[in-house]
Order: sequence, then C-alpha cells, then structure tokens
Amino acid sequence: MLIGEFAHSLDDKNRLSLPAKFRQEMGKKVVLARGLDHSVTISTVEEWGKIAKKLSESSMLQADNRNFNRFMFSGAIEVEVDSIGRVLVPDFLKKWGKLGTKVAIIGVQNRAEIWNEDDWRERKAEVEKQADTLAEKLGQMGIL
Amino acid sequence: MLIGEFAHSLDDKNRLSLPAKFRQEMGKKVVLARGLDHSVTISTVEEWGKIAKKLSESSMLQADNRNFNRFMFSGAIEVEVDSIGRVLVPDFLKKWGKLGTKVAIIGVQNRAEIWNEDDWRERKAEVEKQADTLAEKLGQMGIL
DNA sequence: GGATAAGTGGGAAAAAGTGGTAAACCTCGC
DNA sequence: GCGAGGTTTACCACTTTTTCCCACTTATCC
Repeated sequence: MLIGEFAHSLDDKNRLSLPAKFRQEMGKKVVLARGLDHSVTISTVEEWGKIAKKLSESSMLQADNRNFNRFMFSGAIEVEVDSIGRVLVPDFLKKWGKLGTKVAIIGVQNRAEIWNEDDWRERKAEVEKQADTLAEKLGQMGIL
Repeated sequence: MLIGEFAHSLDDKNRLSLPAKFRQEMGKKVVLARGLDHSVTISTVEEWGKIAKKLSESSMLQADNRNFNRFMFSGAIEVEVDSIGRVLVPDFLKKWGKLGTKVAIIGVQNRAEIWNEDDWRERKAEVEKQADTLAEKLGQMGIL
C-alpha cells in the first residue's frame, strides 16, 4: 500500500527520485502513464498489465475507442528504476502533467501519482475545504 | 508490449528509425501495412500473421469484406530492419499516412503506428479535450 | 551530535538518431 | 553485348541524447 505525500524535484535531465518508502513495493521497473486530471501515475508492471488488458478488451470497431486506446497506450512507458531509486519522466508525460521542477508525489492505494506542486496544493486545499462534508459522509457510512 | 510516443523523422530516402525501445520486440523483420484512420502500422511478423488469419476467417461472402481484405493484404509489406534499426517506408504507405519528414511513432499494445506529426498532435488534442469521456471510460473499465 | 540514509546534481561514456558516401544492382538504349 | 544513367543497398561518420557512475548536500535516526 502506497501512502503519504512527498515533495520531490524533477531535475533538468527529467530524473525523479521515487520516495524511499515506495521503492521496495515498486520494484526495479515501473510504468508511468496518463492519469485523471492531468496527473501522471506510477504503477508496478503487474498493475499496468491489468489496466492494459482492460483497455484492449474494448472494441476496435468504434473510432472513439481506437483513439482512446492510442491515447492511453502511447501515453504510457515502462522505465527502469536506476540504482539509487530514480526514474526518467519522458517529455510527453511531463507535458501532460504540466510538470516543472517541483512536483508532489502522492501514494494512492496501489499506485502513486505525480503532480505539479502548485496544482496539487490547490487541489488539496479544495479537498480540505470539503473535509466537514467528508467526515459527515464517513459518519453516515459508519466508518467513523 | 509496445507503448510510448516517439518523434522521429523520415529522411529523403524514406528511411525511418524505429524507437530503440521497440527494436527488441520487433525483431529484424517487420510488416508495414495500412492502418485504420490513415495510420501506417508496424507489426511483428507474428502479429501480422494473427491479423491476417482473422481477416481470412471473416466471411468472404460479402463483397464488402472481400474488398476490405484485398485492400489490407495488398497494402501490407514485409521489410527488413537494417543493422542500425531502420526500415524503408514504401511510397504508397507514405501517401496513405500522409507522411512528411516529421512523424510520430506510437506504441498501441501489440502494434506501432506511424503518423504524420501534425495529424497525431491534433488527434491527441481531440481526446484530451474530452476529459469527461476520459474519466467515464476509465470508470467503466474499472480502472479507477 | 555522529552516523546513516535520502535526495540532488554533474561529468564521462555509451547509445540513439540522422545524414551522407560509395558500392552494387538493375534497367534501358544503343 | 556493352555501357550510361538511375536506383537501391550497405556501410560509415557525425551530432545529439541518454545512461551510468560518482560526489555532494540535506534530512533522519539513534
């Protein structure tokens, strides 16, 4: 389980250190891909395999699906984690995530997400604003 | 698994470097063919065999299918990958894909596609615009 | 506060991508 | 049949990008 939030930096060679706490679980190969809301996801190869399988099950007869699959597969890449825990973020994902030097890496269950630091801060603030509502919901669900 | 997006160029001898990440999987012979939506596909010989098999199994009774099959088979060509990873793109495929000097090579699971760089950029932008659809599709597939 | 680990940065070596040259081949006309 | 012209193929060379390794700084843990 990947949890926590980390502020890391993308250097001028597009290298990104994975949080030390994630490294063991991630293994030495990970898959970077487009995520929702212009985030960049980091998954294990296994997790990505599951996603790829689901994607490939959609019909190729519809133009919509073809383009969607092109978008998802072309937007992903398998990268090696180097000897000290860094990965290379390709340009097309850097653009997708609007990533600059400062990024946030957050753990979300079985994947991690990379965010532009400012975007993440805003998003987090919004979520926190809704914290009361959230607590209420959790209460209703009997979780708290 | 062929994934990722790469910007390469088609030189004035119609030579195209395959992305280094694709070379091992592609082997030393590949099949170039007409793809849907005016893309040019690159497949391994094995993958092409599977596609050809499916095509040949489709009903030959319908005139539509017969013509479609003629079209697909006549447009496919087996080419050698040279010693440094390049293939020769024949003129009729270059025309089919409206390929100029700058092209995008994208991995789409079990095949790669060659696109005119501008066409690909536009197509990608179209998908990106539909953020709602993106979330919806991923949701439907149980990816999120 | 010292030791260890984590994160960042940079330089040298290797590989990838592109462009070009020369040799082989084929075609066509004489 | 032979040679000229053009086309194709194989090989070589250059430039840029990527990869690998090492070093430094900052943070963390006893």
